[in-house]
Amino acid sequence: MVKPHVPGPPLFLQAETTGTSLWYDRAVMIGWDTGGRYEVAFPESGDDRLAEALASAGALVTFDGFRLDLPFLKQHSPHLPLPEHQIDLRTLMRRKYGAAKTPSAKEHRGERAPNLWYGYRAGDPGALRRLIENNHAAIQRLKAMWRDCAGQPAHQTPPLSSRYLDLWIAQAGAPTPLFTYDRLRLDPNLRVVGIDLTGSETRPSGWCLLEGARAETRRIKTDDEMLARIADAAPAIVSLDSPLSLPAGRLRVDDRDPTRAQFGINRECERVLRRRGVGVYPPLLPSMQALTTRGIALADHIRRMGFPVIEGFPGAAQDILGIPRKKASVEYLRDGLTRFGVMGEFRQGRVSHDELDAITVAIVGLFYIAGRYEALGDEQEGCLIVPDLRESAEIMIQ
DNA sequence: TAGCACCCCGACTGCGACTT
DNA sequence: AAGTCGCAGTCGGGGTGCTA
Repeated sequence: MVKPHVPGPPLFLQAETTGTSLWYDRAVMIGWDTGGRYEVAFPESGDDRLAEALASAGALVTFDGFRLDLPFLKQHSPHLPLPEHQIDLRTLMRRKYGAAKTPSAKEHRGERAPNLWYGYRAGDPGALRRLIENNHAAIQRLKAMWRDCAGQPAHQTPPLSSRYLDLWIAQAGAPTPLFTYDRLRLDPNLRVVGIDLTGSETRPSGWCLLEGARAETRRIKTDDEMLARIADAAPAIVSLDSPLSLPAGRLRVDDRDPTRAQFGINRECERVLRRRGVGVYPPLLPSMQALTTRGIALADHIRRMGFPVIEGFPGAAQDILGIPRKKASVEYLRDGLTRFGVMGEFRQGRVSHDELDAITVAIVGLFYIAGRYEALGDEQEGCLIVPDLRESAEIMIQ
């Protein structure tokens, strides 16, 4: 076994991020250890201790860092002086023990950092404490692997002291939302309908009528009831969470479509989101076909009634707005929407995740009306609308 | 180049809690 | 007794990016 050449003291590092998309997610906390001294920094609160530590490090040691930590650092903190020698222990572990005995990224990282970060943002300082403790523990594992794989010594790190924990938690500062409703400067009487559609009328869909910032939500099973409520509300736009078009070239939704092999089950908008690191489910998978069929028919009906319809995708919108997806926790999603500035009963009472996604997709309608959106895909297929947080001035510069 | 790990979400299932 | 509801867990196909 060849020992890695290390010209100076190794710096063990792990970044905690809000997700895996380089485009929309960001590193929220970075922990590192050099010479047995563990440190924490929060990139968003501006801090150059990490830069100093990196400048004097002989090598940068991570686990899975080639895939996760380093791209994030390079993308969002390009000024950081990364050491020339970078070692990903996941690769060394796999070489020594094989893939089966190497921890997966999940096993190594443990409790999901995005959940803890969103928990902290929702007002739970204990979640930030756990995030730091997990990061500290992960870095201890890093050092154990380093001793094992590289045959190099690593200084012992003392246990976390609560004094430092409290200090770091104070440094993280009060969390602020990435964007809020009032920045859209919309007519307070503007009405927008958002629907989180299911594949059949036997299962309730999420419904949201936004009037200004006030959301009224419910669950609705039938198309007829939705159409009646849309006619009643006369919204400026209806925003649907459902695929509203087929991949270019496809003739039908089902798998017997002779063009399936040639044109596939994804559209351009899904490919764009995936390239940006936002996971998307293919709209013509068997389990999605009923939804797509229903969405296309419903959108057609609403447009014939005279109301414009857009396709929104709550998951992508939540990623962009820095609001946790429902997968993280319904409570955190509710909190994220509250912090965005949505009012209404959903803040207090019981609310289902489909209603929260309906609120989110209605918010996509707000960004559309405000002209602050990106239309992903191509005109021929029909576009997926996602919020764009950039100011128009910034867009002009780019 | 084959083989993985990982990501997405609705549908479905089984289960317990609750209502009618 | 029957129905409804939420919750947690499982499943499934393709795309992507990385490693052996």
